[in-house]
Amino acid sequence: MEAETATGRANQKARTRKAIVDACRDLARSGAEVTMPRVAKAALVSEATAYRYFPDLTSLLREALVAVWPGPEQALAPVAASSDPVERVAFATGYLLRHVRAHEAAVRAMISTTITAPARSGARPGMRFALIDRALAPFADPSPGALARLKHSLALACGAEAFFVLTDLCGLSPDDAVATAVETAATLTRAAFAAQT
Amino acid sequence: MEAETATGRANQKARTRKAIVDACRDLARSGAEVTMPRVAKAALVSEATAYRYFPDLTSLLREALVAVWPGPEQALAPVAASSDPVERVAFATGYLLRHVRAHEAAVRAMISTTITAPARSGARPGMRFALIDRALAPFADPSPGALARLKHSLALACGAEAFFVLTDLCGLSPDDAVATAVETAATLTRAAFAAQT
DNA sequence: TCCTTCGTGAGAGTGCTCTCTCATGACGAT
DNA sequence: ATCGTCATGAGAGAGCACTCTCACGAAGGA
Repeated sequence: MEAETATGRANQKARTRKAIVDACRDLARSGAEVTMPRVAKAALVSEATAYRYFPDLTSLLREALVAVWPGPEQALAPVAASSDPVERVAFATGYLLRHVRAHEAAVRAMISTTITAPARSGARPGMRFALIDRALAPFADPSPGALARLKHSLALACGAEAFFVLTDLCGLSPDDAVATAVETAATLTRAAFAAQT
Repeated sequence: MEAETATGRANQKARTRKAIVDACRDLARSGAEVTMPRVAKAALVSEATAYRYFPDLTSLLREALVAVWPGPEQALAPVAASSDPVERVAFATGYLLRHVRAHEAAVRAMISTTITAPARSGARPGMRFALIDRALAPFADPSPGALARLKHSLALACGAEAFFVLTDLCGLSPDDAVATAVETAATLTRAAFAAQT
């Protein structure tokens, strides 16, 4: 308490914010259902205060998930040396989907609240885009616009929705779902780069 | 009322059920937000009665959407003569996504309630599977298991989630979203059938 | 030291999903 | 015509995502 007495008020706010995010992160990691009342209770904070710091549950979940998120460069470190777009994309997809799986309940809650309020979708982390961009960064456009189209296609396979479609609707096990999404992303990438060599 | 006086009680139930489904269908088509209280009010029925006929909103939406659904054979009639799997799948995908778009609010509501309760996902219509199966029915497995894998992959591109990912997250217009999903489905199909000719 | 500011808590309120109970009233069977 | 069954309505109630108001109390500036 002796170091930064600069603005006790600001420190207090920072502490409160951190407590909320931490509680949310812990809940998300525990697999329990993540709701605003639960987070607030775990953070020893009133629900009203939680809403003062985050306009909605999505924003809070976003911050909590991003806090655990290593970032695209670190995530793709194992394939940093690879110059094979298929390998890089496949790895990125597997990485993201395992992350989704590890925070399944939280991601489900986020989709549930944003799907009915598309305007709020901007509050979603958009990790897939950073990951896809990074995975494809070293490569030039095989043909004009092909890379942009590929990225859009990959957004369908490399995302939380893909995981839930494969598990909930197709009835796949989590492992099989990840494998299927990875294979799909690889196929799309292969096709995009094979089209015009 | 003279034809089937068989069981007035049964008729009454059928009428009530129809009123609920019709109200739900009209709401869904109008683009308005579909909620149980709204449907009940529009059907001149109490909310409790609506829940007596349908255990949850998803089941009701499912029945209302299926009622408008022409069925896979009729939907694919325009490409019935085609023996090109790519063309057939592309058409099916476009067809489904336009259907989703026409009932966007209803489909969003359905996803929102099922995403947090995966166990209830069985209540979803699963139109994509019927459509994909029908589109690929004429074709033999290019290689062992390839067709099954392709169907799983297509579930990612040929579904409501794909449409919402492309519009909400990628920021595409509805038209562009449909086009992108169609192209993605086509690419996946092409790849599956080209792998082993 | 006083006093203003501002972070916070508590609670009500809206609308939603869904469950349960109780009363009513119309219908079919006798 | 009467009686019992059963479809229905009305309402409470739990839990959720929010929104808003009001009052408390501590931190900071004068």
